[in-house]
Amino acid sequence: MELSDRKKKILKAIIDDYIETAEPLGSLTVARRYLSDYSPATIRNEMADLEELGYLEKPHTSAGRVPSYTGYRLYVDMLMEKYRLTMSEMEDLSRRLEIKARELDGIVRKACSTVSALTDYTSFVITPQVSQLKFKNIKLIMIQEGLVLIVLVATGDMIKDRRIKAPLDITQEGLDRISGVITDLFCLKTANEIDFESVFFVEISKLWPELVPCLKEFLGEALSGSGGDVYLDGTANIFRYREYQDVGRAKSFMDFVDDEESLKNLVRKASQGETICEVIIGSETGRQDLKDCSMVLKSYSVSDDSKGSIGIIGPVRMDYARVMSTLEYIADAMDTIFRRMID
Amino acid sequence: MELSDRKKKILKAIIDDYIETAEPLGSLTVARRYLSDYSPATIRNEMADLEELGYLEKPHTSAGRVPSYTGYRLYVDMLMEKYRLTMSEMEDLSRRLEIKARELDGIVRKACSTVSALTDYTSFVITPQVSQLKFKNIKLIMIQEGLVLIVLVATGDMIKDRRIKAPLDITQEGLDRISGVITDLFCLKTANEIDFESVFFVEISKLWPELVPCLKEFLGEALSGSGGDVYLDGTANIFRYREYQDVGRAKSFMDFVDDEESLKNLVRKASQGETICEVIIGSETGRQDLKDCSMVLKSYSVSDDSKGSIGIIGPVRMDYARVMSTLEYIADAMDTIFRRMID
DNA sequence: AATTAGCACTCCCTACCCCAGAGTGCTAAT
DNA sequence: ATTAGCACTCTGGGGTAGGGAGTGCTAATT
Repeated sequence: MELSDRKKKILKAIIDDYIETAEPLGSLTVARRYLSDYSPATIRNEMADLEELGYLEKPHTSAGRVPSYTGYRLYVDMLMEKYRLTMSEMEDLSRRLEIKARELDGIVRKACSTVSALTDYTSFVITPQVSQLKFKNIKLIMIQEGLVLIVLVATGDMIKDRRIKAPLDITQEGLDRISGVITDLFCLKTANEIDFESVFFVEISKLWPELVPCLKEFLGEALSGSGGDVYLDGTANIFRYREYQDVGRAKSFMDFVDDEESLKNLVRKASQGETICEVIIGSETGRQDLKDCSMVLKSYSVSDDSKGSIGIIGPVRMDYARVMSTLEYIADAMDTIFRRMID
Repeated sequence: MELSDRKKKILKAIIDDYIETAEPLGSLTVARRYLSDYSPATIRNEMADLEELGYLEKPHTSAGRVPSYTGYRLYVDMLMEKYRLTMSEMEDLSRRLEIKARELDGIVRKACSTVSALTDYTSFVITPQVSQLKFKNIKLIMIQEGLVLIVLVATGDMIKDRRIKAPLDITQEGLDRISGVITDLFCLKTANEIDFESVFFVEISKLWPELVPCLKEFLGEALSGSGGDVYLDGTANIFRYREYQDVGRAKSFMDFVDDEESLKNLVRKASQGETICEVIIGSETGRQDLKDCSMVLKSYSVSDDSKGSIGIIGPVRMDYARVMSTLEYIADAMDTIFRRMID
């Protein structure tokens, strides 16, 4: 059933206002503040209808009305005006995101802190998770007499390293030869396709017995996948909002956010959409302890095949429009930064 | 002035109890619960003295007494019994700390989460900060046609990397030669001792013009130092304690903990001691917003010259004995893990 | 038929008060 | 030097009253 225009206007007004003030709205206030064309009584009747339809709720008999989760859902999907970042906001954002260090880690942290600073909510980033990497290249580097660093490059240009003792008589040239052969042998193989039985390794083991077992272990671990790291920022922001003046709620929020695994699970379950922001409102999270929270997620790509998520989590009464455009802008900025990194 | 034995006993009893219950203690309770040899009246008199001396405080006229900061200080320095981890606690701890991935990052995260899980306070780790690194070794690795990965090893065996486009006709052997020469030229130099004017670079620039400027920038950044990363865990633990049922306090705690810089500053200022735990009680932090918190810090070493800090932060009423021995044990465990990593 | 005015009713929130309980400090007795 | 006795103080919880905001219903108006 389609809502009348007037109902939509009223619902939008209530949600807009509630997002700002966290105060239940009465018919009088709505009329005065937003819709002076209609009398309070008219609005009162409409509000009763909207409650009937499940878009509004009454905290108690004689309070005003408050949006319900379905109300917010309708709002996000249809009612809300898309927020456009102003010029100065975009500049501010770009300035904050300017990174000197060109490390993935640093960029991600910065993006995270930028989002929380700009939205005043708690932000998080989850780095792309890769479950099975392929071998790309290996390099043995002499870092001092008898000590060698093994550097592995895997698909997605992930870098892993490990130290190992080496025979004293080995030279960098020798290491380079070994590196070359291993790279040729293993190129583009996964951990369990790798085979250490060739003649080459038998030979090597005579000169340098530690190498093969160490390599075996290292490659096994390094190629088994990684990522899925969680970064958080602005957890204290939750206290800005009335609904979390209550210690119990604040605690359950913190408990959730503190636990990387549960956050990762939730995000993984939710983030299907590619281009647009995912919005999860209140109990849509499916978790009892998060029924007072909403999340907004956006995915970003480090490379074609590896995607991470950036998002915010805050009260259900959230400035969705603003958050969504901020996240879209940031994710876009991250995408271009990462693309440039490969250039 | 030296306290009498009886005064010490009473003070210790009060602090021990207060740490557990967070409830002001009256003379009657002290007598009944800890010191039935003396009558409440005697204890009352002694408590009045202890208040006079500044070790106890009264929240109000007719409440019991509560330890003051100087009281806690005395307790930590002289009164408290050193806590010894039980066998099963040590086992639990070692089990949690068992790491599959042998990456610095992973170990540190794990140590952090272990501490907060075991102490029920908020824990943090700050990785060693190195302000000026020296060049040790460089290696150019072909990761695909026309794309090269530069891997730098610096003092402390820090690894940094960057991608760069390369001429299509270059081979891995060519890269190995270049790597060798650069390593010889720059070995053990700092960023500003490095000189790109030699004939070698002039020659190289003809074949591969992007390399020199890219290297310049990369080495500049990579050798300028790094570390000082902050990891946090168990922030939600603060809600376990009565004194943080108050939203205002919880907020200022979170605000502090959220801000990596302020945490780093405070830790840097405090952590001088090498062998033993540093304890900072209440206003000793010198920050108004942290006057209800205490910190305990312990340093750990990744290598001889680079030390990080691990610690916890919680209410002033903290189980110092337990926290200190946990931290000492963990720091010790980390030291041996890192030592083994080099072996 | 849709809108509006009027009005009685409901419920929360705050302020206020009162009192029991716990602990103190002082004095006098042991 | 220690202890018993006692009057005094202060907090925190429970109970209560009244103002305020908002509702739903009915009747009047457009």
